[in-house]
Amino acid sequence: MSRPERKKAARKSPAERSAEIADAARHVALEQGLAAVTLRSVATRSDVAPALVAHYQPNMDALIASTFATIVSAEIDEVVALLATLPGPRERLGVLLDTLLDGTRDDVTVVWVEAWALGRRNDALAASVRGQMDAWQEVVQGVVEQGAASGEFETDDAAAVAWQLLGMIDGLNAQALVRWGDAGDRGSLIHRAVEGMLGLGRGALSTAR
Amino acid sequence: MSRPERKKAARKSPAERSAEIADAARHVALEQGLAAVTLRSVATRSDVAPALVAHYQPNMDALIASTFATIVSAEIDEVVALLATLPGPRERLGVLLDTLLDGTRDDVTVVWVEAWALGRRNDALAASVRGQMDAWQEVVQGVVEQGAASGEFETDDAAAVAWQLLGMIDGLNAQALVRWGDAGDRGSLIHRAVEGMLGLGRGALSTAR
DNA sequence: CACACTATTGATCAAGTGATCAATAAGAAT
DNA sequence: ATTCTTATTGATCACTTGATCAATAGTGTG
Repeated sequence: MSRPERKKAARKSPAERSAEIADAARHVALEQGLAAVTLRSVATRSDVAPALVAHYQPNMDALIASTFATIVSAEIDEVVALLATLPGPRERLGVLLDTLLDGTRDDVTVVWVEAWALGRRNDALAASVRGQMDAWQEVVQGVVEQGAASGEFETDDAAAVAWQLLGMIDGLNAQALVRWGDAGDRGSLIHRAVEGMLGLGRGALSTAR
Repeated sequence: MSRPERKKAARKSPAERSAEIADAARHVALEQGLAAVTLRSVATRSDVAPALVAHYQPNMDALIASTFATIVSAEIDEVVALLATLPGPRERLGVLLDTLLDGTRDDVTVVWVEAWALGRRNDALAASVRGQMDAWQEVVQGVVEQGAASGEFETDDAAAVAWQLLGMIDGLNAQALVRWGDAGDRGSLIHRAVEGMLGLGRGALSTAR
């Protein structure tokens, strides 16, 4: 008896409608993955005809790409804000690792994994992926450089360390996505690993908090 | 002028034809990714009508899953054989890292990444992925345990270390896939990281070779 | 040689995708 | 109140996907 009847969408300003559609795409991506961001799924979610979604976007590849960018950059902003509240590089790095590996962002991890895969057939998305990876790298590199400057971290290539850290984080998260059975604690051992990379004593990151 | 004319496939034994189709699927997956393993692409590749591919497989999900398993388990066997030629755990671990991160297996990495993504909508594939991850983990855990037994590695949870290592490796490879521009050397820093995880001195893994 | 078995195929279906466009109607402007 | 602008839509197309099945044609057997 509950029919998803849709009379006709109220007329709204292009800016507002466009924002609504982008938001619907964001929700679909977080709930069902980037691959589920389709002309019709986004239309249904924003309670609008499929043609209207197409009307407000150059094409679906672009909507998928921008949806990815929106989701990831929001996460970056969130983490950056969190790091800003911490006193020093050691605390920042420790919290960075713990936060990104705490398992509460699996929806974003799914988006990442699907973006890697879909990016091979969607150039706009591939560009977005590279852009957001660079953005993340910049954040992490910043923390590493602070540590190197203060003498707490021992490294001569903060950029490489940042890439390495991101790769490790992404991999562990992607893995946990599949291994959901006994995922357990990603991120307990990683402290040791990172301490090794940066010439820190055992526990330097864990006890920092 | 060059028409891909196909008269009619020679009649072969079911076993042989089935193997041919599986092989065609393997090639398609390695060359264009798992997502390209489609009824028609595999049929074309094995020079056979699409219906025949369907005839020899319960469904495409199953073919994709078995193709994934074939590719990954072949890689595992290959690496296991390589490791068997080395004298001790330290050499084995070093070579393991270097081999998996040398960038010569990007085709397999693509298959992994797409498997993670497609596995969310293909249960058979998801099961295959978990199975192959377990197989990899077993191999790595074996090496770690050897090192722990001989006192070279310092750890009380070889299983967790193995998972951690695999996550790091997968992440770095997946990242390099996108970042192909300046991928450079994945795997130089990882030695330090792993040394940190296992309580080894700096360079213990690198100089082992 | 004739026959039975079965590997192989062409044709066809339903489902889902992105995309286009003329037609409609809501809301603003006069 | 009437006109005009344009946000919104239904209908429809082309394409790709997995899947089914009756019909065809090799191949070995009796």
